[in-house]
Amino acid sequence: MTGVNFDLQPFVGLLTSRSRLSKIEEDALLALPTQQIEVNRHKDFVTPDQTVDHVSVVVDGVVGRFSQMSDGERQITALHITGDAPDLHTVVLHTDTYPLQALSNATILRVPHGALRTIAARYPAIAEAFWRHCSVDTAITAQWVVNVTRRDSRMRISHLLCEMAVRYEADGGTDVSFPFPLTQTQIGEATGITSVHVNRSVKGLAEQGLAFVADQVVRIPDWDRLAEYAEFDARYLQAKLQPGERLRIVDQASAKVR
Amino acid sequence: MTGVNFDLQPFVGLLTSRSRLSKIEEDALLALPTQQIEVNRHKDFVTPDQTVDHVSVVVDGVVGRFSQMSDGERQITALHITGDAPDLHTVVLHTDTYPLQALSNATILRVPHGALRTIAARYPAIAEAFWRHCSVDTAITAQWVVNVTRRDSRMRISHLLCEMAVRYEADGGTDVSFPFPLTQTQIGEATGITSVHVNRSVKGLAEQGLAFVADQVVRIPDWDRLAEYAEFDARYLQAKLQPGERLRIVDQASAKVR
DNA sequence: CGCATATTTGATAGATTTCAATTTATGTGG
DNA sequence: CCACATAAATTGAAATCTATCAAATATGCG
Repeated sequence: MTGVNFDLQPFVGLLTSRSRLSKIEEDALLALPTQQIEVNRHKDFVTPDQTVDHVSVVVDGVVGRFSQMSDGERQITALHITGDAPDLHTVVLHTDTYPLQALSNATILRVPHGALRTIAARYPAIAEAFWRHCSVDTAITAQWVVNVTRRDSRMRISHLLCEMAVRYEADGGTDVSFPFPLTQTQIGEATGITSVHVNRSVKGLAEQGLAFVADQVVRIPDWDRLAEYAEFDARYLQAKLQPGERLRIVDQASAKVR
Repeated sequence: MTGVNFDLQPFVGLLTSRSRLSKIEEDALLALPTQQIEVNRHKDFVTPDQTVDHVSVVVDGVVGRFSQMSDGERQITALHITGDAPDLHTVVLHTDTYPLQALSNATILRVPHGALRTIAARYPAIAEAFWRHCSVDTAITAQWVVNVTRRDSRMRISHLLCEMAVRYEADGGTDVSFPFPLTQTQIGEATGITSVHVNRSVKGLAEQGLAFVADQVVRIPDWDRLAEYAEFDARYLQAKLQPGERLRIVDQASAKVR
C-alpha cells in the first residue's frame, strides 16, 4: 500500500449506505482535512488515556478496538474494516477513548475533531449520519455480549465470521471468502476463549465443513449452513438497505410540531 | 406509584448531566408529548419485530433490554433506571428494536418518534445530546463484553453492582445501598451464568463481606474494596461531570471551517 | 540460517453447567 | 388470616466445556 493516497470515500460510502445525504453534504465530508497514517500489523496506534483530538478512519486493513485488564489480558470489543470509524463517538465523548490496534497492515486517515464538529454543526444531516453510525456500533456490541455469553466456542467463532462476511458484503450463496488477518490468539481475545481452544474450535469447524480459517482468509463453503449453525440474523447490521430505507430525519419532520 | 403523574425531568436531568443545553432547549424537551404507562414486574412492554413508533423513557423502576435465543434463553444486554431511554437509538434506527422487560414495577413515558425527530431537527444541541446519550450506551455495552469474558462469576456480579451504584449516584464511602430488583435468574441473564451459580456466587460475595444482594436491594459495606475487587473504573460512565466538562459541540465550532 | 511469532498437540485441573429436588418466599382468593 | 398456587432461592452430585500447563512443530522474516 506504500505510496497510495487514500480519501474518505469508503467512510462516506458506509455512511450513505444507511443515511440519505445530499451531494453537497457528501462533498463536504470528502473535503474534510485528513492525515494519512500507515500502521504495521499488531501495532497499537491509539493508546488509552491519551486524549485524542482526532478520529481514526480505517481505509485499508483491519483494526481492533479493545480493553485491557489489569493483568494485561486484552478483550477486543469491536473489529473495524475499510470505511469504519472506530472512535467516531469521541466527537461527542472526548474522554471515552479505547486503544486501537492494527490487526493487519492498515491505512488510517486521521480527521480532527474540530473539523468533524464544524461539519456536524453546519450540516445536521451529517450529525445525524454520525449518530446513526454510532448506533449501529452499539447494536453490534450488544450482539457481541450475546455471542460470548450464550454460545459455545464454535458458535462464537462462527457468529463472528458471519458478522464480518456481511460487513464485507460477501455473504450469501456458496464459497464465501473474505480477508481475516486475526491470529488465533486474537480470535480468542474477541470471543473470550483461549488461543488453545480457538485452535481446536477452528479445526472442529473445518471438520464439520462449516468454515475454514487459515492464512488470514476465511472460506465458507455454504453460507446458509453456517448462518443457521451460528443462529445468525443479519438484520442488526443494517446492511443492504434499499435507498428508500435510508433515513433522513432532520428535515423529514421539521415542519409539524404537534 | 398509582395515580402519580410523571414528567420527563429525570430524562432531561440525565441529558444535562453530560450535555450543555439552554433553558429553551430544556423546556422544549419537557414539553414533548408523552403517554404514561404503568408496567408490572416481569412484563415485556416492548416486544421484538413490532415496529415501534415511540421511545420508552424510564421514569420509575428498573428495565432490562435483552436478546432472545432460539431456545428461549434470554441475555440481558443493558439495565435501565430512572432517566434512561433504552431505545433512544430507534429515533435514527427504527428497525433496530430490542425487547424491553420491566424488572420491577415501572413507569414508562412513551415519546413519539415524530416529536423527537422534530425537536432534534429544530435544536441541534438536542440531537447532539441524544447522540451522546447513545454513545454512553455503547461504552457501557462494551464494558459488558469485557465483564462477561474476562471475569469470573463473582467479579462479574460485583462489576455489575458497581456500575449500577454509580448510575444511582450511590457510589463511594461505606454502606452503599440502592434498589436492585433482579431475581437471581435475571442476574444470570445479565452476566452470562446460570441461576444456580449466581446463587452460590452471591453467597460467596456475602461471605467475603463484599456485597449483599437480597430483598431487591444491594448493600455494599465498603465501596473501595468492592470496586478494587471488581477492577471497576467508573470513567466510562461519564457520571459526575463538572458543568465545564459538559460538551456542546454544535456551536463551539461553527465559525472556523479550517 | 536462526530468532521470533504462530500454530498445534497432549494431559490435567477447574469452574460452571446440568439435572433433580427441596426449601423458602410471595401473592391471592376465600 | 389461612390455604393454596406460584415464583424464587437453595442444595447436592455428576457431567462438560474450557482453561491451564508444557512442549513440539510450523512459519515468517532479516
